[in-house]
Amino acid sequence: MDTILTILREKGYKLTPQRRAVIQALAETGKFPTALEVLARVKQVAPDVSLDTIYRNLTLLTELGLVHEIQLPGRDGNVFELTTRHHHHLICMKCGQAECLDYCPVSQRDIEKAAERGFEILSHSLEFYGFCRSCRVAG
Amino acid sequence: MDTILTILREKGYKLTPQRRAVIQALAETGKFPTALEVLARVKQVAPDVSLDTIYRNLTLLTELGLVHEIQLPGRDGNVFELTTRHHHHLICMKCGQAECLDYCPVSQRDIEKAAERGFEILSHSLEFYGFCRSCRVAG
DNA sequence: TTACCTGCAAAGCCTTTGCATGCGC
DNA sequence: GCGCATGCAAAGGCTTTGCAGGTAA
Repeated sequence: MDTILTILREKGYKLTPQRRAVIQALAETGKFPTALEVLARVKQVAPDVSLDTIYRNLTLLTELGLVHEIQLPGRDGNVFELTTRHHHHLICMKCGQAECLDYCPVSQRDIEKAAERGFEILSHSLEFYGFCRSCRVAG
Repeated sequence: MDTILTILREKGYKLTPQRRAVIQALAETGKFPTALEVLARVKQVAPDVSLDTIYRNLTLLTELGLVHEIQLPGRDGNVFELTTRHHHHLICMKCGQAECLDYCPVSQRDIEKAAERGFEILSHSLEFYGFCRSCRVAG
């Protein structure tokens, strides 16, 4: 969080209360919120923020590479998460929630092999789909 | 293509010219078209089709598991491809085009390991991002 | 003070839906 | 003839943009 604030400051962006609140909301929430869910959380601190501001800040943070935006099936709109270290997700097809997989099964060799035909690979995404423990129990 | 038509027929769906044209468009195009691009291609055969019909058919085919819908960065709207055998993609971050990777680097062991915490894994997606050969040359 | 940021409102854009007509089967 | 499918039009829903006032630095 402090790192993010420093980066923003260095790039000449202002640290408004709304912007801080967006970052804090992303940092504190355990799940992957939509823009609307970020808004709800930010409103607890700053009731007057608008959804536009949420979007503008999420877009800015995404462009700076500080936030990841992903599309999850079964949820309205894309979800956002702070960029931490490289990891992947287990995505529940019933409730739409995502869990983090804290390691990466894709090896450097896999990447080199995939790049054989002249493609320059810079990153990758890997998501597993299925049913989370709760939804399995619930049937 | 014939397989798809058979499946549709067996499920009681009608094989209208528009529906055939959508499937044919997906089968013939080398890339991953958006709904609008499918429309453009279908219009060459049936100029009067509407975008609604394209969406309705793409949605139907997706629900039946015959078509895959994916979100690619840098393109307007999601793109579609016929479901063939399991594979992954190399996605160019500049031109938005995708190439197929005809094998899967994710092993059964990787999947079992990812499922250790009680998640039931049914499928996964893996996409590599970077720059395609053409865009690398173009700078 | 200056450049960035925010709120409000409206527009954009992709996608979905309602309804009457049309057409496979 | 029945029931799904299509076209048209309009609405939905998420996201973006224009603009004037506000604020961090």
